[in-house]
Amino acid sequence: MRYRIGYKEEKRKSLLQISGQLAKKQGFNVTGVDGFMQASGLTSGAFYSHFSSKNDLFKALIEAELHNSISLWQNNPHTTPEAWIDFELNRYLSIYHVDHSESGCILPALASEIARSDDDLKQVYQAELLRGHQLFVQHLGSEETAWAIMCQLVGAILMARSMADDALKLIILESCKQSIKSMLQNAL
Amino acid sequence: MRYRIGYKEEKRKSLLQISGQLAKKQGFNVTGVDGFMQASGLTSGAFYSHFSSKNDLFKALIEAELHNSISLWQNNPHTTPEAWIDFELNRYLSIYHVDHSESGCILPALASEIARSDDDLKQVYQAELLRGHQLFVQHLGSEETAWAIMCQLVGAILMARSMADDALKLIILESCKQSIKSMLQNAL
DNA sequence: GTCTATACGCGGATAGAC
DNA sequence: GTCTATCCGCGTATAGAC
Repeated sequence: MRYRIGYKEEKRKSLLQISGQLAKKQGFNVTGVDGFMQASGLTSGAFYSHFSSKNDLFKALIEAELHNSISLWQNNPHTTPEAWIDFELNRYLSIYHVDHSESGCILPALASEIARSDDDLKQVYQAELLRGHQLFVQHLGSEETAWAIMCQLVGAILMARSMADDALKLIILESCKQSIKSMLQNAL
Repeated sequence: MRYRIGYKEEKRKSLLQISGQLAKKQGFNVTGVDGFMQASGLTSGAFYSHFSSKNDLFKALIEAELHNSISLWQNNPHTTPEAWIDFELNRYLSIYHVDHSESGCILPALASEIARSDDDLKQVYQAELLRGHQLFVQHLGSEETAWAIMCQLVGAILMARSMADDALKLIILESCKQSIKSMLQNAL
C-alpha cells in the first residue's frame, strides 16, 4: 500500500463533489467517465476502483448532493416561518443560482435525467427528497404548501435557465418570489 | 423526381412529430440520429435531406412542440378565469401526463437540455414561450401570476416524474393543484 | 429522397504494469 | 490506487448508388 489509510474515502468524497459540479453544469449522461476523472486530475482507468459503474456514480452523487442541500436548509438561521422562507427565497431564487448550476441545487439541473433512470436510483432520490420535504413542513406547517413551494422553486430555476434574455430571467424569479410570499401571507 | 410534390414537407412534419415524442421520452442528447430515423421507419442517411444537423432538428422540434402546446391552451373552451385554469390544471397536472412524457409538454421533459443549448436555440424557445405566457396573462390578468403558475406546473410534473412511488406522485400533483386554486381565489 | 457503406472520434469498461 | 493500452459498440456526418 503506497497510499495512507483514509485516502480512498477522502478521494471518493472529492470525486463525488467534483463530479457533482460537472454533472449539474453539463448534464450527467452527456458527460463521459473520462470527463469526470479529468476534472479530478485522474484518468478514466482509476474510476473503477471507486465506483462499479457510471450509474453507480450517479446514485452516489445524487445522495451526496441532496445531503448538501439539506444541510444548507438546516443551517438557515431563522426560526419564524416568514423569516425562514424569506431567507430561502432570496438564496434559491437568485440570478447567481440561475447562472451557476455547478454550485446549485441538483433538482433543476438533473431531475429530468433522474426521472429517466432506473427504480433503484429513484428510490434513493425519493428518500432524500422526503427528508427535505419534512424540513419544509416543519417550518411551514403544511405538507401541501411544502410540496407546492418546492415545485415552484425548482420550476422557476429551470424556466429562468432556459431563457435567452437576462431581464426575463429576473422577471421570472421575482414573479415566483412574490407569488410565494403572498401565498404564505394568506396561509400562515 | 420519384416523390410527389409536397412529400418532403409532409415527411418533415412527420419526422418532427415522431422525433419530438422520442426526445421527450428518452431525452434529446441521449437519442442518436439513427434512433430518430428508425422510429420514423428510415435510416440515418436520409436524415440530412431534412435537417442540416442534429442541433437543427432540436431547434425545429422545439418550435413545433411549443406550437402544439399553445394550440392546446388556445382550444381550452372555458372563458371565465376560474373555469379556464381548472381545465388546464386537470389536464396538465394528471398522472397520465406524468406517465406519458412522449405525448406531454416539452418543458418538464427537455427544459434542462434547452438550458444547456446555444443562444440561437434559446431565442427560438423564449419567443414561443412568451406567446404561451401571454395566453396565461389574458386569462389570469396578471403577468406575475402567469409566470408563477407556469413555473409551478412545470416543476410539479418534473418532481412527480422523478419519484419512485405512484402514491407520492399523486400527492405532489394534488398539492400543486390545490395550492394554485387557493392562490387564485385570493388574487382574482 | 432513401439506401448502404464508411470515416472517425467518443462512449463505457477491462487488463496488466507500476 | 493510478497509469497506459486496448476492446468494441455507438455517436455524427458524408459519399455515392439507385
